[in-house]
Amino acid sequence: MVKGPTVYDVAERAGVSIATVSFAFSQPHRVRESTRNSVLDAARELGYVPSASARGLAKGRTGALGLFSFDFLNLLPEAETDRTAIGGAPDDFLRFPVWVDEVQRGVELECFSRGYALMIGGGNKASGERAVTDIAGRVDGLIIFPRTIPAEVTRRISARIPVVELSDPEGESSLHRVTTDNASGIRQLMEHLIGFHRFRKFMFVSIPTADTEARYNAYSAVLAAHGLAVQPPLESRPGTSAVTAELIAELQDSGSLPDCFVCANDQEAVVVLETLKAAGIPVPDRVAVTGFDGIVAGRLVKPTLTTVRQPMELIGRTAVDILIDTLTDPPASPAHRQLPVSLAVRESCGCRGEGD
Amino acid sequence: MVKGPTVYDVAERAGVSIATVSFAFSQPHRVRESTRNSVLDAARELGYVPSASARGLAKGRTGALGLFSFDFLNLLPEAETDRTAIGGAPDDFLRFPVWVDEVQRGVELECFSRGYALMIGGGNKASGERAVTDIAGRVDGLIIFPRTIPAEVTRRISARIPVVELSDPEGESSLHRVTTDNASGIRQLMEHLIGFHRFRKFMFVSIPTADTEARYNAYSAVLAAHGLAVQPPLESRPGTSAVTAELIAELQDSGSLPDCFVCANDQEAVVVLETLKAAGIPVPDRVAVTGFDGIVAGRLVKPTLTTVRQPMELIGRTAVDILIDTLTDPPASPAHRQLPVSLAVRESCGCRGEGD
DNA sequence: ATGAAAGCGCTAACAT
DNA sequence: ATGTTAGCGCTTTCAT
Repeated sequence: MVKGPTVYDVAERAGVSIATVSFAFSQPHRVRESTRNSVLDAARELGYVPSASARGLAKGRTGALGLFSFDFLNLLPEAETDRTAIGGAPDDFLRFPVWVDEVQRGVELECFSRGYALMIGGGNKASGERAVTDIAGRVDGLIIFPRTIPAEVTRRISARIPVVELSDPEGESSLHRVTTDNASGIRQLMEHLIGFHRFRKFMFVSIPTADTEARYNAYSAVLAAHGLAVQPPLESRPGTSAVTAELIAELQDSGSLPDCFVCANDQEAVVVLETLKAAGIPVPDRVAVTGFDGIVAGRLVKPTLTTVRQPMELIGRTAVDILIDTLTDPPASPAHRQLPVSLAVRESCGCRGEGD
Repeated sequence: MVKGPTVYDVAERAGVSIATVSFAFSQPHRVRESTRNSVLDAARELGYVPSASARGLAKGRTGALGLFSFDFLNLLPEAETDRTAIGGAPDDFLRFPVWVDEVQRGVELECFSRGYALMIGGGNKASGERAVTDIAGRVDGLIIFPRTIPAEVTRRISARIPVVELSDPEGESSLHRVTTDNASGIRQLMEHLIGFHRFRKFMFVSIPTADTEARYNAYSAVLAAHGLAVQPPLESRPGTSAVTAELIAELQDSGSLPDCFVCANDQEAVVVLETLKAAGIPVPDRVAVTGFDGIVAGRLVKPTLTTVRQPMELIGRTAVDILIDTLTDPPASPAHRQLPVSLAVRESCGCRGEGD
């Protein structure tokens, strides 16, 4: 591609200085109308496209925000391998949007409507650090998913531009954060399961990570308050439905299936659902299953998944809002906004689950 | 946020020149290991994050590709208004990813794995031109959806950077293009409907745009080849299910319902499906319905939607591939890659539609 | 209202 | 192997 025209070319053609060209675009009212028109005409005739690099260098701001999205599903070789594991439908549930995608959509929409461009970066364990640094150098503010980047890297970046972490309340962090009220969601869910369905024996399903800690703690607290026993969580591995299958088979053999599996998130729940189906254990008749998040796949499985819905689009929009606020006038301390969640009663708990 | 450290700071701290700092990062082998380490250390200690603007300005390339995505659903006020129109489920089908989202995912994945950052821009009719020009100034190559941007703007941009248009085969264009074999898809579909189901009376459903022209033409050709009558298409309006409902009511009243509605795309088909359900006309028993595209929502409706699946992720990946190829060595003439489609026989045509 | 000129932070010759 | 230096294209005082 031929080198594009610059301010100099436009200025020459319009018979003005480069400063005037710049003004004609950025502060139209400061140049006489006739001058402005000749500049605009020249620009049009030449096919002038301003260089964002030059502009960014000169202004010290790029006008773009960044979202760094670890590609959980597609770039990690492990996940790739196990893609066909769920329900034998290689092409199916794993292709539906998950939490990350729905949050991303919120980020996009808010960026566009606020006049910012969005730079998306992705990486895996290997490319992670350089990839996130790269994108950090391109934007005025950055949004990151929790626990995807070493804290040290995050700290370095946040010394230069504002960073919002999408995280659970637990994490002590000096970054801006948007969180959701996990504890309240679990409480609503458990009250429904205990109070309405009269379930007594529960089992929590989760990989043991910080992500699910708040949920597990709230779950334990509710059980304790009701004088119910808290079993140790069933430690599945993400994406590896084989492990889950084995664990569930053991439970069945020992006659110790619970009344209800409370899964730490919807993806776990879908795996559990499919595993139970494969084992010939009817859901919700023999055992109920619940999730957490509210991803699309939860409406596709049969029975449909009772879950706690997070306002994913809003999470994304809120993160952008924090960034723009911060850019406008830097707050003294890191912003933290907590968003509400809501119970979605569907079929997998034993309800009819019509309306959503 | 405090101004971040620059090459000068790093150079000073490491006791070298800025050129050495630059080399230490870009051509590590060209500097002595001890020197390189002291530079890297200094950078780490200072929390150095290279400025992409400066780098882009100096190199003439940004290392990012762009995707300009008109936000069909969420930024156009018309659509917003009618969001609740489908099946009375305000929150439902329209929130699922559509064609655009799935293509975007392919673009993202390919960019990341090829080491490019992705700049996403969005706009509506009003902000469109300036928004797309803005993003064009930020990237080394741009991908656009068909008919979202005035040809003149596209031309101007493509004089500066390579542009790939995701489009139908019909469009005569000087841009790079990736298309799908619409005609073949329709042919496979029609052969199934005519040959297997023995349908005779068809009605094509589509808004009359260039998008659907190739599909309609192929549809007509197949009917003609079978000696079947071609009715004028039922001209629904996108998102306005009320119009569709009215048209279908008329058909029913006059006793002229077809054997099968062949919809130009899945979104239309979902509307038709819901409309027929509301009118108490059983699908597929009284009348069959088919779509085109293969979006997620097609698997959610009841009956599930028989359709022609486009390789959406691959479309996105291919566009990126073209751009990177072009950047590497500019081709003499615009690239054009046509991708195959495949028939997805599900329930709405009268099949059992188990496997996908 | 417009022009002149000094950077913004980095890369890439070209010198040494 | 490392340093010097001239831009890259634009914004922004400061003059005029």
